[in-house]
Amino acid sequence: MDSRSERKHQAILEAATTVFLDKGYERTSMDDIAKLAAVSKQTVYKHFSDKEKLFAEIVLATTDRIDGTIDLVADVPADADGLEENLTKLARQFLTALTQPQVIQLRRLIIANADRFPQLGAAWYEQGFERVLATLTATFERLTAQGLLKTDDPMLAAHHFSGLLLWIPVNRAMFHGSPQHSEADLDRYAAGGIRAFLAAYR
Amino acid sequence: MDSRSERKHQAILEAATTVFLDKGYERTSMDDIAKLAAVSKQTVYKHFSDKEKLFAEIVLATTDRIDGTIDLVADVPADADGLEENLTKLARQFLTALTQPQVIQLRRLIIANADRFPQLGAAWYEQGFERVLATLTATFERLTAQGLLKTDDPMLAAHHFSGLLLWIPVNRAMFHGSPQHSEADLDRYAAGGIRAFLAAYR
DNA sequence: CTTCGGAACTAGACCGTACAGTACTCGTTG
DNA sequence: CAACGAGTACTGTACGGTCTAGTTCCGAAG
Repeated sequence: MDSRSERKHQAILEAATTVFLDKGYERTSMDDIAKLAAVSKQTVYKHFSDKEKLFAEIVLATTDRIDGTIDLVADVPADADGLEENLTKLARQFLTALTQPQVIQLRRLIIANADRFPQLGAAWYEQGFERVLATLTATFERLTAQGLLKTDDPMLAAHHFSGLLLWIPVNRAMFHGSPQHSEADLDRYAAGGIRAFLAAYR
Repeated sequence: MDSRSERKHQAILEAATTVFLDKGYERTSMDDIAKLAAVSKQTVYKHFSDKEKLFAEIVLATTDRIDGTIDLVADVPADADGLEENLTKLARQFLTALTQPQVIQLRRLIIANADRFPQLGAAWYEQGFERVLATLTATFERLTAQGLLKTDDPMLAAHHFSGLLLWIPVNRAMFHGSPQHSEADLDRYAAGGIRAFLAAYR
């Protein structure tokens, strides 16, 4: 189905995503969205009953986009010699993915509205965050079974992996308006994080 | 000085802090603040030229409250036998301090407005976040000099310490409206984090 | 202690603007 | 032609900030 109605619907979703990410929930007006979608306000209301519904829709839609990160985290080769290298590469890609301005803005948007829309924050945490952690946990279980890692508690190891890598750069990004990290920074975070991780879990 | 004017000023600051933390910047009206402070709107504007100034003031005022956490992190006894115990205790207190609902709400408030008030986010990051990290770095340098730890890069170790402990619980709290952590959860996070930390840095 | 004057405060009306959501008319597209 | 959509005017409300008219506090002078 690619009817006119479908196309409008899509245009509205995209426009809404852009504007909400850019200006946040409160400062985004339905007129802004209609204008950017090149659609009349009436049409917006034909497709989405009100502003809250539209917001919920676009936030939940973004949980799909996490699949790339999931794949990333699932595909670590079991290669004894290259383990550190492979994990560092994973770490590097993980960092790149999670410090994308769009991703940071999305995090900000959801966190900012976590008290107003608690079910949204919770849903995003479960379907985004925890899915990645679960996949990472499975990966560590596998690597442990293959004797490459020693993780008594693979879920805890997955938490630690993420924390070692992400705490500093993600927080920096969250508290600053514009991006803060050079490629070299990310390289250093990845290498340092993996060194500590392997010291603890190999 | 405890003049009437001073008292009103203080009442306004307190009321503003409460309401901003509760409802966020946009959804807080100056009438709300005036009402809670039991003060007329005119008086609010006599003390603070506009809403933005008032907001900036209350956010910057909170950076002072971090001193407790700084002290916490500075005072780790140099005791070879009890090192793990001492660090776990520190970790536990660190976790408790940073998962306080008020602290989480403040984080949310600042992050939510980091794009609208970039200088506020940056200031809070530097004067809050980085000051704690610097103190922790100094502590690890000291413990390394005393042969209790082995941190080539004490600043990186401080980053890792925080990340191991805080990534999961703080994120959980940020994405959910109300508190999520039992005492037992915090105990587990502290013990697990310190075990990994010592494996990497002892 | 009383009185007086000015500064600070109160209560609420008021202005301008922004915005969610609706209504209506006219054009366009399938 | 029939449904959909554009454009736009409109309604009701909320809010930042100002204004006015009267009230309370407080220190100093008599």
